[in-house]
Amino acid sequence: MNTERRAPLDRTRVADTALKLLNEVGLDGLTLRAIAKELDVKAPALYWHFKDKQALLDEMATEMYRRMIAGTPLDPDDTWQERLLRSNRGLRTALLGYRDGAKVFSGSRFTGIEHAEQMEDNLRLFTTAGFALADAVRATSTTYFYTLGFVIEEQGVEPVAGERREGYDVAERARMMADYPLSAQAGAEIFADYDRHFEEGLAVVIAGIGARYGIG
Amino acid sequence: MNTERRAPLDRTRVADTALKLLNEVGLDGLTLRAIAKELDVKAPALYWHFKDKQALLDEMATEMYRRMIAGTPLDPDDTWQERLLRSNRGLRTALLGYRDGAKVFSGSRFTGIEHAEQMEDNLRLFTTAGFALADAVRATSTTYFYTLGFVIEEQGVEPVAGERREGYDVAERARMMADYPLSAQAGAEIFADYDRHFEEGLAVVIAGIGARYGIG
DNA sequence: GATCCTCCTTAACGTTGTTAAGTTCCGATG
DNA sequence: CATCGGAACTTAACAACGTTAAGGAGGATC
Repeated sequence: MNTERRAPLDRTRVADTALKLLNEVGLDGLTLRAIAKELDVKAPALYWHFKDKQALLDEMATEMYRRMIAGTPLDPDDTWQERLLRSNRGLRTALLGYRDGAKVFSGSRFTGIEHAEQMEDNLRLFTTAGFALADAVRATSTTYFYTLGFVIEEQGVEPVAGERREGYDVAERARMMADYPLSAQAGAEIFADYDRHFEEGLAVVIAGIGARYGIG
Repeated sequence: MNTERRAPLDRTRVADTALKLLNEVGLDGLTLRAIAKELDVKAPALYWHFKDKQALLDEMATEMYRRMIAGTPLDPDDTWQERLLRSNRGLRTALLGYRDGAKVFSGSRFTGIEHAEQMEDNLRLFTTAGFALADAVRATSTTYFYTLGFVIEEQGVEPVAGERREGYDVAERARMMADYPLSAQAGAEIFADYDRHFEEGLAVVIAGIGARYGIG
């Protein structure tokens, strides 16, 4: 008889396991029963640690953010441009690290205020660089919105790197759009080379911040 | 005995009704049974017109786009800046017109190629203004990503204009973030006055496009 | 040794998307 | 005119889902 007792769960271990599972089954397949099975537990046990599924998703988003921070070392001597580049590249990489990562992230709220530390750091860097606080918020927010929108669209086409969702064949799209030559030709520019296009758009936003707030 | 026969459904009427219902119950409450009841029909009847729920959501997104086009008259003599302003304001307004509008929109794909007409028009305007086609795509896409990200975050806080989701009290947030003065102060700049902030960010992106592609 | 709290299980509920099978009605065809 | 056939539904049912209620095992506490 096996009387070994499993160590009790905690929120972090549940969220970690759920994140791992998310990559295998996607957001639709991420059921409480599946998560519980992975933890060798029955589904209602999760309700001891989370008040409902959304609370678990919130913890997952928070954990995603923690890992992004950990995986994105920031240099205090960054210029504001470098900071925006680094942190938004880091954000995109973090979101792409999970199937439907952007959807999970954008549909949830942080469980604590840990993110305030990074926020404070960024705002300090921007104000020190000469931004008014309100402008610093606009600059970082606008860049964040761009990155979020980009990754949501990106993962809509490629749920996970290299694995393309059906109905996005560029050649067939061009055929259907024969009457719209520019749009047809644009297909290649829209549905390929996301890395380069992300960089391009990010550069545009950063250039706009410099131009708009007169800080170069 | 009432022998009057209801006119048979079609995809458009279903999508219209579903959109109206979306505003009342939100995406979570938008069940096939509820939609069917609104149409005076049983849920499985919808499967005659749509292969599954996602197909209905796709049609809803397409209809949202159609209404955006209809509600956003475009001037052929627009400068590219005016065009970006107009079309992205129109997009935001359209998405805000429905509860969870941005989520529905970003989670779906168009059912036809009607959107190609507007796309073609935009790309033509941009290339005529001196943009290379690839740059035109980058410019419009980057702006689109910004708008989409913005509205997703906006509707995460205010599902419908004036109705604020719980857990977003600015004063309490400031109290929690007492140790992070800039972040605490930034709250007012983050969670209020979305109209103005959208305009500000949009101006930033447009300025960036001008700066980056040397077309002013 | 009784009591309490933590952490989990068993059982169940109502809802959901979806499928299978059958029904009704209309228009075309013999 | 009768009959067929497809279009547009209904009825019934299914498995799966999030969630709740009730209870049980095990260790800590008095």
